[in-house]
Amino acid sequence: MQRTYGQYCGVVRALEMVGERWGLLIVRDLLVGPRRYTDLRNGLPKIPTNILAARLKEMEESGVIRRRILPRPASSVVYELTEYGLELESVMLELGRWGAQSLGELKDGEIVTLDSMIMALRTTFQQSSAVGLHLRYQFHFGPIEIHTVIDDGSIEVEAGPIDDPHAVFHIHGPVNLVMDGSITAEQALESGMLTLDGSAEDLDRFANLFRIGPKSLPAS
Amino acid sequence: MQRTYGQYCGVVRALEMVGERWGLLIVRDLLVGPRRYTDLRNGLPKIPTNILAARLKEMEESGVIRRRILPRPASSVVYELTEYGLELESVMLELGRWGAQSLGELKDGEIVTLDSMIMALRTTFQQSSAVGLHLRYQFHFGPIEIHTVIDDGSIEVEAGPIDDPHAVFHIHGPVNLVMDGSITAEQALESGMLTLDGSAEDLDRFANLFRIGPKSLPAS
DNA sequence: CCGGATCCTCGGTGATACTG
DNA sequence: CAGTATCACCGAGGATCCGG
Repeated sequence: MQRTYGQYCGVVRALEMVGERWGLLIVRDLLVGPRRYTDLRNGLPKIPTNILAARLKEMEESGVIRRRILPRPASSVVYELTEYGLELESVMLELGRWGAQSLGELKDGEIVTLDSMIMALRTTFQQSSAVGLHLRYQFHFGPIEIHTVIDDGSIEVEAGPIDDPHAVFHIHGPVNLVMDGSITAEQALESGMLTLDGSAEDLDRFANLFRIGPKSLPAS
Repeated sequence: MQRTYGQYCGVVRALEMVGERWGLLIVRDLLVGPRRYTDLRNGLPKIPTNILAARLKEMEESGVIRRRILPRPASSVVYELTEYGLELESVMLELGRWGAQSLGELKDGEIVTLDSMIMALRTTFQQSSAVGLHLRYQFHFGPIEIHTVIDDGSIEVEAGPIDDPHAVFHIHGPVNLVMDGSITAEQALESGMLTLDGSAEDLDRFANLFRIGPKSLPAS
């Protein structure tokens, strides 16, 4: 590795390992699960392929991720986080929560990907609101299908449908406005940005289970 | 801002605000306290001055930091974190702890700065080992002088000396080897990388109060 | 001395094409 | 599918300069 910061410091080492451009976004997607090269490309549509290859190589060398060849007959290549790389999860969740407060409006050309959506739900999950709850929810957002299993303070969020969900949410707009308190869940429902196959109780639960902030907002 | 990642995602927003090269290191130093332009330059010797100016401007626009002119007669310019920027502290502490596990040997040309040292002590502080303790420690590392006030689970680390410390540590080598468990505090003392003006009890306390890991290590 | 702005070079990034 | 190769370009690196 070249391009160093020239300091003997934990933060510097971390940035040298995962702080290069696109690095943490690759980690974000791998936190959802092992991914093939092409999966990563699809989840990060704007990443140049040579950059993706370079980052994967660098992060493999520094022990953050691992390149693994699946047993036959699949024989395909997957990338996954090492145990060390997995320890970045709490950092990513906090960073995502911090940044989510500045999401604002959907800017031109911006997309929402499956993996980022999964991480967003994990990020904003409020453990304290989930004690004693045992729920299976399903979400639809365009072509994206996600389900979550809430089990007394713990949560699992993954791609795909789930059997016999307690409620199904269809997202048509910036539902993060509900999570950061800009609008109420009822307003989201009225405005049509959210439709629901479930009870009013589920709507309230959703608004309490997934939250951004309340934090101080940037000046701009 | 241009150069975007093209995704509507909290992590992406965070990286767009503080993820550019040198960004988080500026935040690291500002977490220690307000700093003048020249202070930041001295704390980040390898940063090009135009990059520092550019990052400061970008982070000011996104509401992470604030440019303030001190009241007369000082009238000097200082940069400081906004309330929003301050919320990055927990992210930085975790990131530093994660990266510190890969510190390894001091590489050629690498330096240790005052601010990074202060953040390192904050990063590695083990709250649980400090309950019931009320201590004032002082550290010397070359020209760097730091003191810390431990007060029943909480810690303050700052530059400069302190009156009537319970112990004074003189660091001459990679004392992080003690914190990550590679060697014992006694071995550090014997090898001369650490000298102590205090009791053996203080040595043990030091080893317990400031810890890296134990975590899984990178493959390399 | 402080707080930058300016200029120039170089290498990493971005975009695209190509290959085993 | 999993990358490598090529090339234009712009941001990082490094030095100098400048106004207060």
